[in-house]
Amino acid sequence: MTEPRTQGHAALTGAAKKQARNGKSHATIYDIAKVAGVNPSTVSRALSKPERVSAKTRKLIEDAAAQLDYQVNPFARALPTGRTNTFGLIVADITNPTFFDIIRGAETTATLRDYTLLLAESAESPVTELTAARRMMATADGLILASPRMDDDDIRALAKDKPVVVINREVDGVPCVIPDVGKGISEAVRSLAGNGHKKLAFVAGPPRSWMSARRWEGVQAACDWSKLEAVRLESSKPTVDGGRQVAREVRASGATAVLTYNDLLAIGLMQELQAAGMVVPDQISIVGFDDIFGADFTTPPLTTVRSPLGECGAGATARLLDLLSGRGEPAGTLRVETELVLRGSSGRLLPLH
Amino acid sequence: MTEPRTQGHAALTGAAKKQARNGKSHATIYDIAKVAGVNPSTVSRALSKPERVSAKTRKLIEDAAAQLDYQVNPFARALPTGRTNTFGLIVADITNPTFFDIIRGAETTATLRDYTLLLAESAESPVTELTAARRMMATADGLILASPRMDDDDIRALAKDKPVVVINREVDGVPCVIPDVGKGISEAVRSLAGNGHKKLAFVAGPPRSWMSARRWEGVQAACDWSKLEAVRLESSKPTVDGGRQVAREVRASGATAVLTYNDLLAIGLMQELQAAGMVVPDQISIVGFDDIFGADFTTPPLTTVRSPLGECGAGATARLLDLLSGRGEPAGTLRVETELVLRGSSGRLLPLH
DNA sequence: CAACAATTGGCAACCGGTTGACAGAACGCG
DNA sequence: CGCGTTCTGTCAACCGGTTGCCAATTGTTG
Repeated sequence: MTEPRTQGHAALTGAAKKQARNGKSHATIYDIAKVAGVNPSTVSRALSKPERVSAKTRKLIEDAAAQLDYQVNPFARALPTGRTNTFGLIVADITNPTFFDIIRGAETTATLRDYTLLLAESAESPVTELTAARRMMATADGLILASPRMDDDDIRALAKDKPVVVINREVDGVPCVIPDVGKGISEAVRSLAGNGHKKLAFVAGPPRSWMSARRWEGVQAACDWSKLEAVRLESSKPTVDGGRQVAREVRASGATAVLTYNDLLAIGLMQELQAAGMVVPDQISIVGFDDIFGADFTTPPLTTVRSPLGECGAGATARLLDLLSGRGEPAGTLRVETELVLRGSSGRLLPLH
Repeated sequence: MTEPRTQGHAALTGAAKKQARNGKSHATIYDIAKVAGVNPSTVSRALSKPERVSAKTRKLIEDAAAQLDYQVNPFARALPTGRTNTFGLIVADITNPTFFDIIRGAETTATLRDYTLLLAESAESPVTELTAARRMMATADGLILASPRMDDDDIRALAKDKPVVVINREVDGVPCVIPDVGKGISEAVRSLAGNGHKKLAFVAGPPRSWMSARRWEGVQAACDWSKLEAVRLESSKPTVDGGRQVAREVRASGATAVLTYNDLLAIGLMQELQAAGMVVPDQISIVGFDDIFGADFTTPPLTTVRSPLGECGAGATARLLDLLSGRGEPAGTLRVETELVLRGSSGRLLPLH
């Protein structure tokens, strides 16, 4: 006969497919039913709602299932029920280390609760994002959007379909998880004020970023309180390069302390200032934001306001999973605390000699 | 009579569910068929194999589909075909930045080719890994294992079921993608030799790591060629902390140049040596491995052998997707080149004064 | 214009579980 | 012992596409 070694080919003929299936495909509830001598639907019940079946038959079925190395076919289950034990996570930019921790937190929580994680990125494009979201909606039980770029209305539309949780942004009527920047920023500003700084520059992130606006608000409020002068500088992009580029303006501003929208900006800024011969923190203090991986690789290691991104990811996932199992409120914002991580890049100004 | 409202939240009653479905669930091919005035199977054909249907009816159907905002139900499609346009990626440790690039590469390629990425981690445990792999096998069309910890035999068993591609390890009979360390290492060693170094220490990774063994082999070969003495040092774990801990042994070894199993070790080592007052690279040259994110945040920035991890992820994904579509060979190893990235942490030895 | 080939479209049987409705068995109680 | 009640288990109809097979339609050609 022809050897059914067709493996590599996408399209198998009907017979070959059957063959392959019989060879590989795992047992079905029908096989179990046959072995256990009961009706397939009884098998289904025994496996999905054990209390609905007598202990005796349950045992019988479980044994048969174990013997046949049975595994449910997720599609067959999903078709009538619509549930997949799967959820999607869409991040704005997979290149940005900020999201690593979020992904990590989400994955961990997901596995813990026996869910599988679908990952996609939007490449900062609202359109791509919406497309990815739509696609995932078809497969997943719910969705987590990390720093979404699409409109509030689009998000709400998605949320009407299936549970959605948003990270790093607040959308009315949709459950959100956001770092509460207040505490961390005020700690940072207080620390700087305590070290004698009088003027602080805030290097902002993307103009349309919800988060950047919140951080600037936090800085203003904290500086008000601590009687510091605050100025706002724009960055071209929230990356190491962007940080380098803003160095000139920072020096021109006359500020002796800088707080940046994120750590990448802080790192680039520090590199550039040091290259120009400035000593950090003796001549200028630099404070980043997020405490990303690598923030402590610099010399001096970067002082930064830690956003518990991992917790955000984990929290959002927990939130979503609760929603999926009927627990938890449909909306409302979960705030996680930020805190100052004091390292070497901030401190007292040294008089020039 | 008795109202079966016992479940309440999570489970909807039949009627309510139907209701919800009618409200939200998207159109089916039957709806399209009705609108277009054709048979559902014609709709199915028009959408999945357009050439099988006349241009006229295709247009008719496409319009109807567009009008109804139709989206295929992936489960319904997957049930008979077994195809899901989805593949799994399992990484050994989601905490390790090495994998970020792999994930990134995989995600990008996947999206490009209209596949969805399932992500899981094994937490370095062979058992967890196998469990995750099994679970994903049920849903995904194929699997990518990045630095797998399980046995070769387990991997081959999985590969018999569905296409599997392995990254960072070579498994007989399974397609693999691995960085070819030869070029990068010999460049590094040649550079060090050129700078007058005579003795090189290699800080190894986990004892059972396939990759670590390959790298040590590469170092030995390159040192042989360049007439350098090579010594091998153990690390407790391949992390920044591990790097710190191995600093004592490095100094004791008398080597003036160090090449580490990965960048994290190099960074930790450098931090510790600098803390002890040594100047890098004047007194000792340090070369890392992988060129992870943040490797250039250090002062001096880290010289390192770049493993094109992103390419590995992308390459493995491309490989897998080819396999899935019938192209590509069932086995064989794809090697991607490594190269030296010369930064500030390596260079000429400065005579002590 | 008829005959024949090449397309196109329709029917129906699956894929593998889930679940409401119902029949039969087991059991309690007077 | 009979009757009603509660459990268990079975039946059958879905969920929404896919696809082999055949019939009808269309187009081509002698």
